[in-house]
Amino acid sequence: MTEIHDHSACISTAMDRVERRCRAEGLQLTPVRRRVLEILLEEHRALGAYDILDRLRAEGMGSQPPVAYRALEFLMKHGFVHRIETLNAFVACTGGEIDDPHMPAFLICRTCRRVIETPAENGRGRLETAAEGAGFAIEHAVREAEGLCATCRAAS
Amino acid sequence: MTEIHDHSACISTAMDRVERRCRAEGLQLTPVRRRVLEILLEEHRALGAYDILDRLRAEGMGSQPPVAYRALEFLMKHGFVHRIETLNAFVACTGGEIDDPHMPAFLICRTCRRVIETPAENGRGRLETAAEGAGFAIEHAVREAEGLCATCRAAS
DNA sequence: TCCGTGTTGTAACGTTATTACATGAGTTAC
DNA sequence: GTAACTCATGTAATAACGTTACAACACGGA
Repeated sequence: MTEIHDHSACISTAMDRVERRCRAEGLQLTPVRRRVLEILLEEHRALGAYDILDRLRAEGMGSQPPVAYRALEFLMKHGFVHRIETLNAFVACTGGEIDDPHMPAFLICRTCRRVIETPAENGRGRLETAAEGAGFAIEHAVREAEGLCATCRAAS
Repeated sequence: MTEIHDHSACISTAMDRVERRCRAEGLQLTPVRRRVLEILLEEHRALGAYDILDRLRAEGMGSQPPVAYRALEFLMKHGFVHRIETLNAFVACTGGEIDDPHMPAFLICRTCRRVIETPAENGRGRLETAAEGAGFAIEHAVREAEGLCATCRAAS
């Protein structure tokens, strides 16, 4: 995997940010939770819960689905990880706003399976516009697009 | 279920439109496919593939998952039915644009489970804006919001 | 020390979706 | 007419994704 950026630095920066926030809020970043986050940061793409579970198993950290799902639930609850609905998979948050709840949009490449998290915008999108018209109160929004990323487009 | 609109008329209008389009394009609206579409129109909400399969089974129209999934695949391919990713479920298309490929947004009520399909807009949404900036070519977009519909909000 | 809360371990199960292969119905080509 | 082809269906088995339920353990107060 040729990386444009310094991947290990990218990981440690993200981990630092998460650790700081956990200390600040008294959240327990236990070994399993920390390891799941690291795995997702290392891969830098969407992984299924069972992919993660396989890695945990290989490292002797729990072998049953709830172990992975519980860690993911914790990480998602606090915005460190996002769920990609169209893939039934999970990615580490790469938005700058790990310290803020946000409703990001994702661009998912169908060939390299990388996921680009786009920065949150506060303006009204289509969903908000439609919701207003219908008197609908949005609690959670999913915005995901599948297609070809710039790199894969160039390669084809 | 108290309906505000004339439900049977709504169903037959939708069926007519689908039939016309199938004739026009030489698509085979077979008994199973037709029945699956009718079931979704009758319910007027998102149904899981196995819910649909149960109904088919009860009517003697096939009992194995592929029967339902194949019919849904056909109906989705031609825009008669949409998949709701956040529910792993399916709804009949209620947009006026059954004759046009469209990328609708959905408002999903978490209490009554109704799904509001919003009319397609052709403007740039967040996803398009983000994609442009990243050189990403969108092939399919998913926009779904969960929350409370106007009726359920009023009731609480 | 006892209780309450939160985390983990484990087995079993439930739900959603796909693969693989066989059969049948209709169409076209020769 | 029949062989070859395409498209739709029937069926069994399996894969992939996710949850429930309960036991055990650790830690911080009252």
